[in-house]
Amino acid sequence: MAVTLRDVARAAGVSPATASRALSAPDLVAPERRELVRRVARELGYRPNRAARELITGRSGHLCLVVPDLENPFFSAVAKAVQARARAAGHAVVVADAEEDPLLEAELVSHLGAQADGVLLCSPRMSPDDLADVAADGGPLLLVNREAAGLPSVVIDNRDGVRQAVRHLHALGHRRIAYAGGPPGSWSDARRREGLADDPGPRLPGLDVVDLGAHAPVFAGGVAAADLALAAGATAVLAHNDLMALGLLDRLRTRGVRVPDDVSVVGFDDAPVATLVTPALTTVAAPLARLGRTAVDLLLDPPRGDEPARVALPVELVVRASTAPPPTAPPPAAPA
Amino acid sequence: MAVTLRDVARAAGVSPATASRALSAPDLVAPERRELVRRVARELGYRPNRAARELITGRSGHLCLVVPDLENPFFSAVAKAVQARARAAGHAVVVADAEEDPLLEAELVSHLGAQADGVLLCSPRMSPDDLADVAADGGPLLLVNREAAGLPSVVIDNRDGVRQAVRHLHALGHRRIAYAGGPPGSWSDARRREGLADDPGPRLPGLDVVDLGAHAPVFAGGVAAADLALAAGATAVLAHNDLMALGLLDRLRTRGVRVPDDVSVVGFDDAPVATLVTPALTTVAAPLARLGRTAVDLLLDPPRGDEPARVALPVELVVRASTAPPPTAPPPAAPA
DNA sequence: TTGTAAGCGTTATCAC
DNA sequence: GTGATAACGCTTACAA
Repeated sequence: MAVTLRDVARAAGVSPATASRALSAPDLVAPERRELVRRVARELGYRPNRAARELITGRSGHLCLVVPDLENPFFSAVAKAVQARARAAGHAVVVADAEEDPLLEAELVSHLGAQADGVLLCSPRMSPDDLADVAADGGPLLLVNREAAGLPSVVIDNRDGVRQAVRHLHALGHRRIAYAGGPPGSWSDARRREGLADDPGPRLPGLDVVDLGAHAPVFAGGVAAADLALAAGATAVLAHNDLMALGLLDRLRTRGVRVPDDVSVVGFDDAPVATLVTPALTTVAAPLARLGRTAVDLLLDPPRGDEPARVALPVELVVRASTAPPPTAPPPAAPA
Repeated sequence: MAVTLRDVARAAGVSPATASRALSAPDLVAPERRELVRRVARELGYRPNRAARELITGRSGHLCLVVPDLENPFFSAVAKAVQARARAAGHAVVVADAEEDPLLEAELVSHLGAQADGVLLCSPRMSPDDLADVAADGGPLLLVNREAAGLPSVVIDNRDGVRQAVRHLHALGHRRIAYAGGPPGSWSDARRREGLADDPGPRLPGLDVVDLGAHAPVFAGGVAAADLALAAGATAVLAHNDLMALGLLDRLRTRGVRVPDDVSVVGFDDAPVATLVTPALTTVAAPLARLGRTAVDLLLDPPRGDEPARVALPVELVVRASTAPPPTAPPPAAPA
């Protein structure tokens, strides 16, 4: 049997109450006794029983993180940061993978979240109503890279990211730019489309933005978008995320189109894969680690106030090898 | 306040004991009462308090997974599978990232593991002694892709994987093959080196294996190894993992060496990145999802017997575009 | 088959 | 500053 607080108290010759205080509220106990208890606890290898503590305090020491896909580098980066920050704050992290299924997300939040000190929810696609529902019946909940009325959130500045990318491409001389969108219903994709519409005016003369529609936010989605981009005669393509950008890169190469000589490609997120390919991806770098850390901080001590906190983190375009000025001639027709 | 079992019992007009049984041991209660209790529980939105249950049963419903780096696609794949299988078995998963630090790993295991129903430990580098220590003071523990005396484990057949890769390269005609090793002290790297030594005999005539030494198991490690491989005059390089193989690919290209025309490259793991690059990586596919699932199964119900279970999962070489017959001429000297 | 009652290990309350 | 004691919500002997 594990060593309990009573054992420690007995061995130290104090009451369980004092032993408890010596460990959890050191100020309330006389210095010498406090040290005695702590030493005895250490010698006996005492480990507080979390369940017992939770039962009385109502706090579990657990945070719950729900993501659509743990294997997506965007979310593993967030998960890593969340985990690190939570540990620093004395919390363990229960991670749940919702398998890109909004229904499962909702279930996970209500099940797992019920007995956690808070929930971090990465839910790009759950409907606002469902979001409100799951938020209603539980404890603290914070949205990551998603906003919704009445709920606290930490997001990246999706809109500005697209703006930066477009400005960059325009400055290089591109005039016909395609956007390869993410999955339908994606909140961040909607924000990015807003950024697309932001700057068509006199500041970026002659700009022509082509919408390639919605795609799965993975490699295959980018592959599909590549053909559409070529058909549309774009000299540059902005992808919803880096995974899609890699798909674009691959398909363009297959079709004999050189990147960046013939067509430029820009990703989004700066996931770790962005520098693993050739040409290295020009991409909108999202501060994923900071996103995770901020989310934990805000969840654990929410700022007082009527309105739930809404934080937007700045993003920054990182120019690498996948963008260059467009060819003077239109991109070569595909060989087949 | 949350609705408790007493509330349900009261509302259903039964004793708390009956209510408890109706939900946790349905067979012990009369059908009509059982259904009544369950209906009432549902209507009231009853959620059992995990802490209270854990306090008395000693089971938390939590598994703990410790990995060196959540961002490494090898481990995110394992984590995803573990999480899915654990959920199917009614368990939540506490994930801990040890930041590639064996000391932190040990601490995480003893802290987090103390109050979990079991621990899954991915610890390529912890010393056998430390492993024995952390295993000693806790509950069930199972090693993932690592073996140690007296501890249950699930591994992939590292040795055979290397054998398959070498045989493939030899069959293509390569005679001088370099191995870019993983970090010093890595258990799986040691197994792979054994595979390297396995087949130098008459079955693979003329084979010459060059050891490029130990490297960080990441992109940068592969970059470093590439130069060594060229200096050694190898026509093929086998990397400790896919991340390193990507580094090799990148550096070889930079130095004007074509893959696979001049030099062939083989990865290990078949992490999701392997197909994201050009040329697509020939690699030893490790069944990562199966690794995770098997680990959970074995942890939750260990086979009875004196010896702890040791399972080795088969691997399979996946030939893609990064390997080809060697050039008849030696690889071109690097341009600078 | 059902109810009563005793805990599980900890913290909170309240005297002292 | 310290010690009894109750209480957290649940499961499980044991009794009926």
